[in-house]
Amino acid sequence: MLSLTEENHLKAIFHLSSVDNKDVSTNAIADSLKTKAPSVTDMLKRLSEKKLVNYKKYQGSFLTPIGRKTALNIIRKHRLWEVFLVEKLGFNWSEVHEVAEQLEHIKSKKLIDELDKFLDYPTKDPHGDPIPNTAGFIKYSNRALLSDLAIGEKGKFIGVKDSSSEFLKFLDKRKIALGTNIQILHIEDFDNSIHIGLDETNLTISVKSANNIYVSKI
Amino acid sequence: MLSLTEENHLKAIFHLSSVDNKDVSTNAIADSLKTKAPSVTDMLKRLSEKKLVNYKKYQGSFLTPIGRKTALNIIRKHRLWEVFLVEKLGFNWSEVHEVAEQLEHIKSKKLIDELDKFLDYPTKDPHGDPIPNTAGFIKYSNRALLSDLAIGEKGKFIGVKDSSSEFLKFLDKRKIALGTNIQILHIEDFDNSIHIGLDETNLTISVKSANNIYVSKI
DNA sequence: CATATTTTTTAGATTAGTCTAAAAATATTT
DNA sequence: AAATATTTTTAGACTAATCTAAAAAATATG
Repeated sequence: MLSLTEENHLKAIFHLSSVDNKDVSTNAIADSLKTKAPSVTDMLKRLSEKKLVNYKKYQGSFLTPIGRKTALNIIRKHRLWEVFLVEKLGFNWSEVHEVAEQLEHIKSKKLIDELDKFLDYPTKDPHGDPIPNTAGFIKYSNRALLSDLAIGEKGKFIGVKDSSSEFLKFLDKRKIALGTNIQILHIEDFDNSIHIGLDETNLTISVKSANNIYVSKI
Repeated sequence: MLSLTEENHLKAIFHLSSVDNKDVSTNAIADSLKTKAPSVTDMLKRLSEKKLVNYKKYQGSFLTPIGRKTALNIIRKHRLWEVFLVEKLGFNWSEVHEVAEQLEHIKSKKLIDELDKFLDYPTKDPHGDPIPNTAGFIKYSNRALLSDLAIGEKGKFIGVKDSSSEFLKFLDKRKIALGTNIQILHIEDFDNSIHIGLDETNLTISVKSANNIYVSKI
């Protein structure tokens, strides 16, 4: 039985290593969990002891297969709860993260199986992220960053990279929701800001924003 | 912000004092939380410091008005989650307690308000216990123990006193569910066991069982 | 490549929660 | 009401999780 802190460390390592598939540094984990490096070192030793993490002093760490499966199970719970909050309780997609961070640690296999069924086996969370299955298998769909499309290309908005509530509210304000079609109309020479065409309107967004928007090319 | 342990102590004091409305002894709390008396003493000092409990050395303790309201809020969450588990996820009433014990500690006012709405503002949990409102007001309905009915009297089964899963499964097996009408047919001289008439069948139960069944007289 | 900088670990302290054993207070019994 | 039993608290130790400060290792730089 893992503690809340142990679970959070596994999740952090998973997310950090999924970016570039390399060993995760102690400081990166500390930053991501808003804790300090010595606390992380202690935890890495514990998790290594439990065979959930491969840890070599000064060399960074990565998840063992069991650690990875455990992390994916927590992520599965997190994302299913997010679907519940949006679909059933009427939360906005920018409000669900904090609550799901708590709910993901509830321990009951039956609860999560039944929740999955109740939600009709969703495959994506409200931010477009894939929901791992019980076996810890996760299927990433083909996707590109909006910033990688060429002028004239079209994509369907299918997810966000940075799901901070600030960015989600930014999208809400501009009526950019999952499923919206986006076309690159023009890229400004001066600051690389991007003119995009939506289903009904046109507008301009920054490179940074375009870098956080996943689309499937059409 | 209260810790899980603090919340559990408040709940225990509430439940123990609601039996006879007297000060709760340190050992009673320890037993109910399956911990030891010294741990409870420590916690009583902490909760007293926080003005949630009135504690006098060697004299037992009781909740302050704020402590009571806090306890009732936790109980509200517990019972709403139980309704969710039974009504929406298809749990049996004998399976919900352990999971609700975890869910009751999730901190989000919006979550519980929306859950309440989603469940259509239930007033009773799956065991017939009343659900406190947001203000911490709890309404007990008129009820009698089945064991207090006289021969010939009838009651509608509206709740259980002991909601241990063993007792709930015992009732399931005998098809005694909330709403079932029960009539006292006969009381055995020998061991006081009670013949009862249900909607469709008759059967015999012990005094101990009858002592755990709440009815509203018809 | 020796030195400086950064990263990571160790050492040691702190808090919350827990326990056992012993002391103190209260309650019971003869 | 004195002796006995029970209950409760205190004392002191332990674990998990956290931190700061200092030491050690790895990396970058001139």
